[in-house]
Amino acid sequence: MIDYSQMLKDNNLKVTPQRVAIVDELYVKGHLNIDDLYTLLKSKFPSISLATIYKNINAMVGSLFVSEVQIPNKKSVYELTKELHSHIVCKNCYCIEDITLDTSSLLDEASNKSDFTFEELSVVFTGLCKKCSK
Amino acid sequence: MIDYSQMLKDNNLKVTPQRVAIVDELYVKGHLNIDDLYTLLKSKFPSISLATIYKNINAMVGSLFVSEVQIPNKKSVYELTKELHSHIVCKNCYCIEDITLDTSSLLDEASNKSDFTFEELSVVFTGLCKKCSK
DNA sequence: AACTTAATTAAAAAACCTTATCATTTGGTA
DNA sequence: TACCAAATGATAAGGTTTTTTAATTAAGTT
Repeated sequence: MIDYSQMLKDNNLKVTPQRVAIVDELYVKGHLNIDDLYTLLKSKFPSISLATIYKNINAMVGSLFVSEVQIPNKKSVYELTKELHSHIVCKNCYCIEDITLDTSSLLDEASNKSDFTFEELSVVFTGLCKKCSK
Repeated sequence: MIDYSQMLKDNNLKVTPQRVAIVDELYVKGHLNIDDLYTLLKSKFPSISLATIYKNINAMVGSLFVSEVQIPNKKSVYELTKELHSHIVCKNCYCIEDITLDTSSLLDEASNKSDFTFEELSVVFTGLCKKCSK
């Protein structure tokens, strides 16, 4: 069980119920965009403002314990920062799964075929999740 | 030399100078966003409207002979549709290079580690091009 | 060359997303 | 408990990006 309060304190963010709820949703649901978070938090805090979501997500991304994940054709989703990994997106239900892959040979091949100096690699698979492929 | 007129006709798009110019620029420059195209075409057609760019790019993407390439943190760029390939984006000058990689082992690994049925794979490298890394 | 339909242009409007403002409330600390 | 700084909420404002509209022009066909 993660101590959300401590995570916030460590990053000089005051512990508010709204922030705890954001982190909690990210932990439970994995990948959420701004609107997802707004909808989810509204059930707990009917008067929450969209600006609160934006401000807090920006603060959390700034503090590096939340990461933005860019998905083709979709709004960015956010996740609690963890080790480097790739993502798989379901074409049908838009759920997102993490996957850790060995990309070293891909990097090698790219290095050999190109003059670029590489810094980052984004790998996003698109397909159908187990549920949606039935 | 590609016959742009035929390419347009094949897709039931009337051959207009503006459309030929769009395809020509995409062929010559490789990757262009809406604003790039607007700026380039303005020198040939000073009175061209931005709406013309939008409508034509949408029509061409719809006809599948132009593809949208999504770049993290940037506006989409467009390219003439060609065989599957990956992209390398320069962090500094934002130029984009195509690179064809063998992604079969990555796909195999992903298939083994996940329940998803895979359809597409987007691989985007970020780094510095030869010029910018000097 | 005339006809018909589609494309272009210019302008406005719509859609969208994100940030700013500010009064109010709350969290952390003394 | 009282204080201060920060966070929240409601709303406005901002800025893009994209689409719509309608009149004009042009492409392709007969």
